[in-house]
Amino acid sequence: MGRRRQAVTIKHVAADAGVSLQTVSRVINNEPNVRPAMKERVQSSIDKLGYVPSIAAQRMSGSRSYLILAINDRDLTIADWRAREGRDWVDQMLLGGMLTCAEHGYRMLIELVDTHNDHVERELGAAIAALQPDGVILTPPHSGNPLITGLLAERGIPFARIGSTDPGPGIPMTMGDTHNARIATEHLLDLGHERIGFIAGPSEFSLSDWRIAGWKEAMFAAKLPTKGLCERGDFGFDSGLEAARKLLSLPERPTAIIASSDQMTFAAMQVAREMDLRIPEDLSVISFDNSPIVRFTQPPLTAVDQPIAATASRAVELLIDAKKGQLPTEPVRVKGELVVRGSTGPAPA
Amino acid sequence: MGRRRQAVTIKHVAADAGVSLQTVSRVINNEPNVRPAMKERVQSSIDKLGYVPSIAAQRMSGSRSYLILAINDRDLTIADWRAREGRDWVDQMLLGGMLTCAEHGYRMLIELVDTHNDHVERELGAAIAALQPDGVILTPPHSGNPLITGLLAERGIPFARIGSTDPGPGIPMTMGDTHNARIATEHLLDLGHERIGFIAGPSEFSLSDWRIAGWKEAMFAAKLPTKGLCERGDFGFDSGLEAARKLLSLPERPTAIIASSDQMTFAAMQVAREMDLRIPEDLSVISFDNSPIVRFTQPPLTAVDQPIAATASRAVELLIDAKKGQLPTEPVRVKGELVVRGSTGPAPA
DNA sequence: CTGAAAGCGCTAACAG
DNA sequence: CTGTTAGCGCTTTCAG
Repeated sequence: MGRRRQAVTIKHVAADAGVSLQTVSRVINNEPNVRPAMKERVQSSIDKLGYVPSIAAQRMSGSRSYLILAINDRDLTIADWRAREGRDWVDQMLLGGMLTCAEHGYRMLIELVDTHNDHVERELGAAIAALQPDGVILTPPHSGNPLITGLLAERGIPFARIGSTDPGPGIPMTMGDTHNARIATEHLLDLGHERIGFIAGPSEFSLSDWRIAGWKEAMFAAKLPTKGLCERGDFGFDSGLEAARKLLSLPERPTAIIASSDQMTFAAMQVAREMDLRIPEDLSVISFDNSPIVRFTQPPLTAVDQPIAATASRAVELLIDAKKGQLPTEPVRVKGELVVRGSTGPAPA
Repeated sequence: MGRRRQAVTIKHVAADAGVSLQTVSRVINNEPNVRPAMKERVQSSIDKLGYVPSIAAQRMSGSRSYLILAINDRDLTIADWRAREGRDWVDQMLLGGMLTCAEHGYRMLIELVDTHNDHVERELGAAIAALQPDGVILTPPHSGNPLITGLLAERGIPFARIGSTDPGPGIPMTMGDTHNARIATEHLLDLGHERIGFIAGPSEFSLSDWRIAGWKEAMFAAKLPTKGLCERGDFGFDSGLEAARKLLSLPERPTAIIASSDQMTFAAMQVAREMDLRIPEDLSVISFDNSPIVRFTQPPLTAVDQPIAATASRAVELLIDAKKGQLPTEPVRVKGELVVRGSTGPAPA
């Protein structure tokens, strides 16, 4: 089988159609200045021969690579994969990103990068040099890493920053955290709850505060107090236990709690059990993720669905458009929605 | 920002080190016939300039593309992603495949292909022409599709067939289904069970019968009967209900059931509940997957862990080695193991 | 509107 | 052991 070469190249098509390479190239890239008849003739040769351009060659001659890189945190991602606890962040990114890439003839490649490493720049730089992607999607915590955004900006590679609205290069995107927290709160309000506790994430994450803002907005609009009803955790189970204990020990106990992660929600449920509070009769809880496992708890959790797939899809579209020179500078918001299940109910009388 | 070009190329390195391009190329590819001193000099230029070869250019000049394609069934994969029921097959493939690729300077790219489509060949052919991968990993049901294996063989692209041991081109690989079924059965045997039912998958899947064989082997070795104790399902929940009802209505009711999928195991548990059988006191069950959700049932399921990550990792290694001309023709077996949780217990007295 | 020439970054083949 | 030469398949100039 020897050295593998392209089975059918642009030359074959050109010969078959009796035109120059250039004309074929123009047809492939859907460029103007080709007479319809000519275009059709070339296209039929392409179809007949089953020609598909080599992206390596396209990239070589200074054109696009048709590759979008989705960068995730190495340690977090591998930990999730190994833990097998059903977190499907990567799958959702693939679902949204890959399918949208495919629609445009692009491919999506996942790349794991270690943020906490001194070599971030080297690692990312190497990936970029090797792959020459046409666009990069950054997820937290990379989205806010100036080493990364700086490198990308410097090399002129369009990129999206999911979960970051800071000014600077790259397309800022959010999954509508403020909005999501608001609708979660409003759902509880509609059920008659008046004391609604909030377990937030750590302040290092911008989205933690965005969510608090959404909760406060809704409470404020309903003229309800929020003071003392917000505790912070670190997204993990133990921090959730502590926060929930504080909230549920308040003299005027909340009748509902919104927690900023599945783990913290599970923790709140455990504290409720310890205190003999039934869910949802005595306490309603809402989780701020919607990973697969929330359906398998007792009761299944009402949860904010983070629109990961939709966001990835949108990011890909924006990145592909970016070659035409237009990047939005206003943050792009893809809103999530509330999935109501059994963990929320009417406020106790 | 203009047309993006490689920041630092082999030319820069060659100039910096004062050698020819070829010598740099030899160093990059770790080829022989370079004096250590020379090699070191070149390497230090590479490090100094932060040079990373462009895989597009490498591929262009007839060398490797450093790309491995993992082909999954489009419909099944998208359905899993959308369902968000925690199936993490793709993640496990990435965990095993991507990390192993990374170790060797390769990347893994997921490609979804529709088996049931007339255009399989066109679809796959296009992906291959565009990407020129150095190797392809096929998963069921593609592994046994002669259109696909034929195309790959014809183009001389090394590939692994996971879940297929048929003769023919490509590296046949299994996840040790026979072995896995045997150890699951033996676990029950050790717990004193003598009537062990088996809910198999459809016969269209080779692995269904491999698993039956493992169960029978263990039963036979223990001189226990299997007649009438095996029912078939289609891996889905409803088929599991039917199979479980038959088994649990037997005059001599089995005290344990092994089912070939999570869904069929859930079905068996539901039938048990309907019949007021406690798990594991009255009935032990073992699932034949180990997807994340099996830990969240009541009780958590004892399950066979399919070594997806390990298999993908092995496949990548074999594929990378394949360029050296050596492909195993004997099926490569990567065995799974049993994860014991709460759904299995001593046989009832 | 179409074609010809030049070159992208790298490696294979062949010389020295 | 090292260097030179010729492309790989495609797109970008720049001429017609």
